[in-house]
Amino acid sequence: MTSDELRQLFLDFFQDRGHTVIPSSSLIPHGDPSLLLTTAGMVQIKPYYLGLEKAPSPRLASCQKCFRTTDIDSVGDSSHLTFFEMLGNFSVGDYFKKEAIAWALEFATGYLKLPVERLWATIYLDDDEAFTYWQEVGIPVGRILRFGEDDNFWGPAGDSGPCGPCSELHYDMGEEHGCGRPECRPNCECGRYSEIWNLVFTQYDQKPDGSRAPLPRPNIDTGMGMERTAAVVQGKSSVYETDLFWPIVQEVCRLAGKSYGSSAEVDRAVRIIAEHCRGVAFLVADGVLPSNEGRGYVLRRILRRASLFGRRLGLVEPFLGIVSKVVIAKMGHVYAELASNEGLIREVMRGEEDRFISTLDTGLGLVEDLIDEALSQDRNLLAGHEVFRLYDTYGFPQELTAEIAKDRGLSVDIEGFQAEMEKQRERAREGTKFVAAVSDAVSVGGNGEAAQVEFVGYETTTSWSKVIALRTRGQSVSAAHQGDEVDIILDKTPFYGEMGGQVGDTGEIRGSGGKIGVMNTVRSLSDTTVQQGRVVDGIMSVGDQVEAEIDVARRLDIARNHTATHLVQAALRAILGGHVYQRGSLVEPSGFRFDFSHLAAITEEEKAQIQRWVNERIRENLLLKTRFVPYKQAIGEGVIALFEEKYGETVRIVEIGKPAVSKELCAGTHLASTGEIGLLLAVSESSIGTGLHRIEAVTGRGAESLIERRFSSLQSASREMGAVPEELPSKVRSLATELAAEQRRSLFLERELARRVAESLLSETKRINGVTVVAAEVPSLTMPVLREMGDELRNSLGSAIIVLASVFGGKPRFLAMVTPDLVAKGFHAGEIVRRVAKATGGSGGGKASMAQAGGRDVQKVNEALSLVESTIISHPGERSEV
RNA sequence: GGGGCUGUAGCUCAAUUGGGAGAGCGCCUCCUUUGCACGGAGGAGGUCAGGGGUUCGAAUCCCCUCAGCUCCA
Repeated sequence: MTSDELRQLFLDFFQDRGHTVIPSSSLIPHGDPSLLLTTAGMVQIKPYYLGLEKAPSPRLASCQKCFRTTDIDSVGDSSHLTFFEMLGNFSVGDYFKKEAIAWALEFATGYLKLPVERLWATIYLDDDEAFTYWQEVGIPVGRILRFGEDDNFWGPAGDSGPCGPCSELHYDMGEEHGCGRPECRPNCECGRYSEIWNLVFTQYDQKPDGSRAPLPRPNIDTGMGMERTAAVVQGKSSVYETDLFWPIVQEVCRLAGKSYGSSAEVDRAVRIIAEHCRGVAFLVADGVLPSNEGRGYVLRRILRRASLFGRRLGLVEPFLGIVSKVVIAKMGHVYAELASNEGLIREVMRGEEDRFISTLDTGLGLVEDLIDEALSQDRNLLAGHEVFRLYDTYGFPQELTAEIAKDRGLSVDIEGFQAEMEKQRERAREGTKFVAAVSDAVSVGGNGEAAQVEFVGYETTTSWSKVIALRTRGQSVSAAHQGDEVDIILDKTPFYGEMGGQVGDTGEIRGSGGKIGVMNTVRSLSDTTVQQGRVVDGIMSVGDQVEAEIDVARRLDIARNHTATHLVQAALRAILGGHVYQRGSLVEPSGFRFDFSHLAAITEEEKAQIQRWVNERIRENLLLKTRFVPYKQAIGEGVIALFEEKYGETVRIVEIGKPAVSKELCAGTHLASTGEIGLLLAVSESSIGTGLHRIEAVTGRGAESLIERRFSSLQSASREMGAVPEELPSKVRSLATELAAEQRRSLFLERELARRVAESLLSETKRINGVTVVAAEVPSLTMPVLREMGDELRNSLGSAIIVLASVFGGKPRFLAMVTPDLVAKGFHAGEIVRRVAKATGGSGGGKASMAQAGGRDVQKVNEALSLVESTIISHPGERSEV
């Protein structure tokens, strides 16, 4: 049975038993900022369990893409993976243990044809119910084992919430695969038993104090690991030999010129590469790009790990892109996002591998330095902190450091390294605790009960509504008084809550007793629209009838920018290509920001083309049309779906023009026609990361005011320059050239002056104790010129002590120079100049041959210079001569 | 989110306790003549990432911001 057949068989099996099959959601969890990645099949079912959303059906089944980094270090053995597919059936308050267990066994034996005598079940300590059901369907008592919380109890996430016992189905691969110990049983680490299916019985609600109350309507959440099951069904001892991985493994072997099975070390490397390459392809396909934080960092880490093991196999050139072709060929028909992002996937791999190779190169040099240092100190051990520093700061892998060190007869303090890593983890954990607490505090209206709010803002800008909840300072209140900061929830509202990049509306809510100025509108976690503002007048109470009115002019500015955002996306796709996807946006009244994926830099010409394209569509005054259709139909029409939508949900499509130049899923508020935008001006284009670009633009009033500002500064600049605007560039250019020439000229003149002054100073030298001394105040000169002057005097005099003073910018400055022969006699320019400068309230210093200083009191310059003589007379230089 | 490192000429990088911004490659001009990085002479090119502070004086010390690299979460 192929993996494709297995996947389909599973979904069909549960569809036949009343389940609605839902497609896999993205690896980037939608609407759950606490999750880095989709780690389990139930992630997209969670809102149904929690009652936050209504499930399309109480029985669901899916094959879900999952990604976990918890087992990353185990990858390379026969079964641990970072990316995997999870087959699951779910009951949202519908059937429970009996059916879940019966179907699990029916599917395993009747459809997968697994011999029942190879199957084992594990249950939670006191779950006699599960015990009975397993027994009923034919698992002998001796093969039903009881385990504790660690193995057979799930959740809750955090210290409270839904949780319950679980029960696992294990497959016995046969004695020859195991450790051979007589006590070998499921959950033994040896690999003989493969856990293929986990059935979670969510039946309790855990309170923060640790007590558990039964849930009124328990849920079923099961997960069957696709890869492991395929291995069992196909009679393979590792997932890498199944049809899911074998072609990838083969390709890696071909590129490396190795054969699978030739050595344990080669096999492990090949497996790691195959696994990670597959994972990377899926992550990129779902829009993850390499970065140094968050999920982008997860991606980078496994990509580099794959690259590192490639190096071990002797692959020096980037190769992951080539391997990814096989991944896409194998999985692209099931996961269309792989095929449609093939180019991006390969570009990302290539770029990241190149970068990794260069960090390895710099790291290599650092390792060599480290080893040289250790050897010179007669050490034969590299300290943990040294190795850690290489890894932490320069990203150079510890394994490689150890390898290179070994070649030169050194070992590495692994324990010390691990200790440093642990310290680093500790620091990071310390840092995150605090944040979780804060984000809890700002969540609004998340008290469990999700208020139903009707949004009327598409059709109207005012509405008669009823106040259904009020909160001040995070507390629910029945009334709010003048001056209170308040969150207010209405039964229906024209206010658009911040979503999809579009900022929230502002406006007023007026009742008979009082008035609230709305400063912002947000959506709570449960998707309730919450107006945030302040009671500006009187009292507002729950139950009040009110008139809610948004700031219409502001809303229109926002709409202009939002509609323009859609046009920009269409323009980008038309001009740069279909691979361009929105990665984020911010739509405000004053303008908008649009982030998108594109690998090359945007040229000025392309930017101009985009702007022209959009403005043409604006002048065509295309009509906008919105309609609500089922998600599936929208996707069928080729609508751009930016965010993951729930299957079965009705979605809103915004179309521009007929035939449509743009078709997007979007909940935002838009214009009636593009002409209302007036004009779009792209303000900036920049790169904000690997393969990510940002366009910022203004429209309508924003564009108008930008033009006004630009015009007026152009005008005033022209007036200033005595030129018409068209001549301004050439005028500025010639002025700049002229200025540069003038600067050169004045520098030349300054030098010339300095040269003449220097000449005249040559006749003003004094002999003091046999030393030629120049001490003089010279005209105002910049420090570099003053130095040049000193140089000249020094060259002409051959042997001398020179002290120059110059008042520059209202302050005295001093320069002292001592020729090398006199330095040898112990004279020190720094000491001399410091003593001199001190007389004017300043200080200074420098080298023995040249020093400079600054002072404060201009009146005392002559007095200060007169100190030169006494300084030289009393100088220890005299003594050293004796 | 928490750390570490880096930011100097087009590129790769120097610059001793804070005291004169440099090298190599590349570029331009001239000379030489042209066999594997030809040679020689001269020249242009810098807001020392940005902003504040300390100081007589900051590429250098302190603080903040930005960008890049890197580790942890």
